[in-house]
Amino acid sequence: MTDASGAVTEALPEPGSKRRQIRPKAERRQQLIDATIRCIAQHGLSAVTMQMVTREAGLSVGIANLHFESKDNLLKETLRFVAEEYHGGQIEIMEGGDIPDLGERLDALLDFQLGRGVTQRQKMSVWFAYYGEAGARPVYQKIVSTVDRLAAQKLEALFIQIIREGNYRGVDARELATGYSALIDGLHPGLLVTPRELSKRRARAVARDFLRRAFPQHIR
Amino acid sequence: MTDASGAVTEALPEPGSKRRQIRPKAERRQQLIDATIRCIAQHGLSAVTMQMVTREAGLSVGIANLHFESKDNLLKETLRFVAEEYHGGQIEIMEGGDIPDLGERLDALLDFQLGRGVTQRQKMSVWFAYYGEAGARPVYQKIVSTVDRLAAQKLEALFIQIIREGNYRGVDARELATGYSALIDGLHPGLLVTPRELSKRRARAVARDFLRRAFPQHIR
DNA sequence: ACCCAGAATGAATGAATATTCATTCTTGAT
DNA sequence: ATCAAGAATGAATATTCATTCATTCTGGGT
Repeated sequence: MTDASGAVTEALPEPGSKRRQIRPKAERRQQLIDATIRCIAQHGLSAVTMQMVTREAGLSVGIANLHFESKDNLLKETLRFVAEEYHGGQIEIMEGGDIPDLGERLDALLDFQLGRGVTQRQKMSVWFAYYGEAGARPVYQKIVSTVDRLAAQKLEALFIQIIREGNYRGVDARELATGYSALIDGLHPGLLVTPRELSKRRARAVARDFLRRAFPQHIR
Repeated sequence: MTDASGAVTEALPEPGSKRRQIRPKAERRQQLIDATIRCIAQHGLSAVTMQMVTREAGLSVGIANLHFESKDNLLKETLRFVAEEYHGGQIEIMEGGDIPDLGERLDALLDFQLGRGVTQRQKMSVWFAYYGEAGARPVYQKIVSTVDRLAAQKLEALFIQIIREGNYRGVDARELATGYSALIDGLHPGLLVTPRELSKRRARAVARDFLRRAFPQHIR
C-alpha cells in the first residue's frame, strides 16, 4: 500500500500473501463469524476447531480469542448472527412498506424463506447444528426463542391483516401462523438433506398450497 | 434371576455395586446406545465423550470400544437406532392392521409423532443433533434419508387410501404427504425449545387442522 | 469342583485442541 | 521521519479425550 504506482495492493490480500493486515474490530469479527458458518456447514459443529476457523478466515490462531474471548463465545455470536439475519429478513418483508399488496408480500416472504442457493444451505446447517445443542445450552435457547417470538408476532399480525382484507371466516390467525412457520421449518431439513427428492420448486408448491387453502383470494 | 427364593438378585445392580456383570453383546450394545441418547440430550452432541457415555451406562471406559469399534461407530449406530425406532413406529401404525378405520389410524399416527413425554424429548434432541452434522457426514444422510423415504411412501399410500375412501377431489396425495411430514417435523423444534409457547396440545390442534382441511370426513 | 473363553476393566498413551502471551508489525498522528 | 497504540501473530502450554491392551473376573460346560 502507499504505493505510488496506483495498484491497490491490499484490496484483496493475494492468496499467498503473508502481508499482515490491520482492520477494525467489527470487520474482523464479521470475517470470523462468516468463516465459522462455512466451517460448521462443511465439517459439522462438533468438528469445528479454532485452527480450522482462523485458517478459513485466512488469519492466525490467536485472533479468534482476541476478538471473541473464547470459542464458546464465537459460536454463540455466530448463532446470534444467523438467527438475527434470518428472522430480521423475514420481519422486514412482513412489515414491508415496499410491498403494499398483501398477497405479493406473502410471496416475497416465501421466496426469502425457501430461496437462495448455497449461502442459504450453509445457514440452514448452522441452524440445525444449534437446534441439536439447544437442549443442553440455555443461551442458545434464549437467542433462538427471542427472535422466534418476534417473527411469530409479526406473522400473526400480517395474517390478521389478510384475514380482515379478505373477509375470511373461520380462520384463526395465531394457529395458522404456527402451522405456516412449522411447515417452513419442516421443509428445510428435506431441502438440506435430500434435495433430490424435495426440490426447492416442490417445497415452494407445498407451502403455497398451504397458504392458498387459507387465503384463496390472495394466493394465485 | 433363576433364583429359587424369588428375589431377583441381579436384575438391577445396586447403585454402589462393584460386581462385574457379564452380559450378551446385544444387551450391552443397547445399554450403551440408550446411555448415548441420554448424554446427547443432556449435554449436546459436541460435548459427548466416551467417559460420559460409559459412566452414564454404569460401565467402564473400555467397553464402548469393545462393542462398537469406535466413538464414530457408536454415534452412527445410535442415530440408526433412533431413526429406525421413530420411522418404524410410524410405519407400523400406517400399515396398521389393528386399526381398520382410516381416520382413527391418522389420529394414532399423530399421537405417535407428537406424543410421549421425556423419552420423546430425548429422541428429538438426538434427531436435531444429527441433522446438524448431516451436511458434513454422508453416512448420516444415508441413514436418515433411507428410513425417511420409506415412511414417506407409506404415508402417501395411506393418503391415497383415504382419498379414495372419501372420494376427495383435487387433492394430490404426494404433495399432501410432503406437507404433512414437513408440518410435523417443523412442530418438533418448537416443542423441544419453547414448550411454553407451543404446547403439545396446540401442536396437535395445528396438525389436526391441516388434516381436517384435506380430509374433512375423516378427521373430527 | 474346576476350567477357560471371552467379557469387562481402567491405567497408560499419544494425539488433538483451546487458550495464552511475548513478540512483531502497521498505521495514523505528530 | 518518528512514535505510540494496539492489532496480529504463532510457538508454547496445559488440558482433555479416544483408544489400547495387559490384567482380572465370570459363569456355563464338563
